[in-house]
Amino acid sequence: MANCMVFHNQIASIMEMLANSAVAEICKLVDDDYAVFRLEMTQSQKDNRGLRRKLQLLELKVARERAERTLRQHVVASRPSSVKILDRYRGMARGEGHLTGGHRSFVKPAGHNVWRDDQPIAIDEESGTSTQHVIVIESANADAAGSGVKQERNEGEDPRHNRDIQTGAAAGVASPLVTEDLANAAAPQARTRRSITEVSGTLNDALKSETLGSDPERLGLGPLGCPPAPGTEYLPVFHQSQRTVNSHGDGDAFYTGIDDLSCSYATEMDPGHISLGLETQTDLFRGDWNRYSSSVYSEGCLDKKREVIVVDEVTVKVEGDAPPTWNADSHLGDGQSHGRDFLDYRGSLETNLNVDTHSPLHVFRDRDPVSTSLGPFDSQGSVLFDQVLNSKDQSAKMQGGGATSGNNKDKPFLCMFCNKGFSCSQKVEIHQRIHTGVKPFSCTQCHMRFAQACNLKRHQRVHTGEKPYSCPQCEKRFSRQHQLKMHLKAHTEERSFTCTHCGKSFSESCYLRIHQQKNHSTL
DNA sequence: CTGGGGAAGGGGCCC
DNA sequence: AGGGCCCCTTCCCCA
Repeated sequence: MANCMVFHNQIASIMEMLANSAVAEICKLVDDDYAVFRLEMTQSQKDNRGLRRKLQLLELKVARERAERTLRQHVVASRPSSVKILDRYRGMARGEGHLTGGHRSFVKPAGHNVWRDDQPIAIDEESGTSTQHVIVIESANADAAGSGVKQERNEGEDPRHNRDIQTGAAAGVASPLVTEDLANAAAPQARTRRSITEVSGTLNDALKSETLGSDPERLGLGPLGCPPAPGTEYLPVFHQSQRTVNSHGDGDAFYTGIDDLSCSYATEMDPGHISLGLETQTDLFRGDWNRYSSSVYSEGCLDKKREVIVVDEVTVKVEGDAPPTWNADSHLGDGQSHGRDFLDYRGSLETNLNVDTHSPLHVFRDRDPVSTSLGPFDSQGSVLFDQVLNSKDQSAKMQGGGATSGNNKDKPFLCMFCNKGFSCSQKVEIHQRIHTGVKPFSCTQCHMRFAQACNLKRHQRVHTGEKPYSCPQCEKRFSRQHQLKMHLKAHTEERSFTCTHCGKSFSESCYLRIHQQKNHSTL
């Protein structure tokens, strides 16, 4: 028995030894594999670094070649491409361009929204010399964008003209002025170095924003962030043509503070009482759109020295090449009778002074309630804005509008969005609501909103059940004359809309269209 | 077909 | 007389 126990213990010890040796063997194998793996990883990382370095070199080479190529084109051209920005700006001011054509972005100073005289809109050339201007690509931004950081500093360049251009994917645009002086990219952004953010396409396409590194006072801003009125005539003004009244009555809604008054679409967003998105703060430039329209459009043409860019409820005046200043215009308390319908509406219908909460302007405000640096013209906001413009403009064109339509002497008042002409400023004001989504007239019973007072009035028949138009033949009643008219057509079997494919007749064009879509859509 | 919204043109009224 | 404003009407479109 004892021998058996001893034998058993010996077997157990042998088993333990074997197990230990096996574990040790396994650990050794794992360690060896791990070492090999680490070695391979290190090697791969080295390879990656080498490839990355090669890629950077290739990028630099490509950029340099592109820069040289562009520079050659630049020199060949009598006018530098950068001047096009100015020209376009002027063109837009004259209505030659419009905001729906893909160039609807203005260079909007984001910080204090002011351009200075020494701050040309475009990367302009001076005295015909080819590349006197310096484009400094902000290194941080460029790094973030993943694009190569390229910079050139020309000798003798006025540092005030330095500017930062974040070119994003289209860095090649600035290539003519590109060097590899990375050290300069970290230069302090003092003085008037500024950034021009190019959102998409070329630099000429969309200069979306510009930030200033200067304080507003030095830039000539007034205490409210606006340039002083004297000597700054025809400063561009963000303008709300609607006479809006702060419905809250406490006067706190539309003032966003001194720090950033310009271009402020930002107001409070009271869900229950959303105020119009374009109310603004300062009264320095109260000149409203109608006034501008009268003073400018009625003259038949724009003074070459004073040009106006009107962006819907926003009026921008550009004095020659002088830098525009972006400001908001307040009409709070404006005693003029513009927008009387709006006020009448308030008095009679006790409705909200609201715009559609889905208005793009509200989108902007929601995104940036303080409306500081970029406001509605930041990159994303611009996209939204553009989308709205496109959709609205398409609608306008469907309605027979569209750019340059009706732009004649009989219709001197032009929509700044689609350039459509109207006979009076009131019409333009109403029309432009389709671009801005401003709907000042809302129903008290269902909270629907309308851009036109008459449409609200018509709508309210839905609630009142008023049907003043009755059919003399069947006593059927209608709320609209047109409905009765169509109904009478049904009585008289008047079918003047005939399908050209099958000969079937319809009383209305829409029926014919539906019929053709259903039955002849393949034709 | 009916109901209803969007948008624009035209005319009248008032200042 | 002219401009601003309001209202009506009309057309287009959609559901």
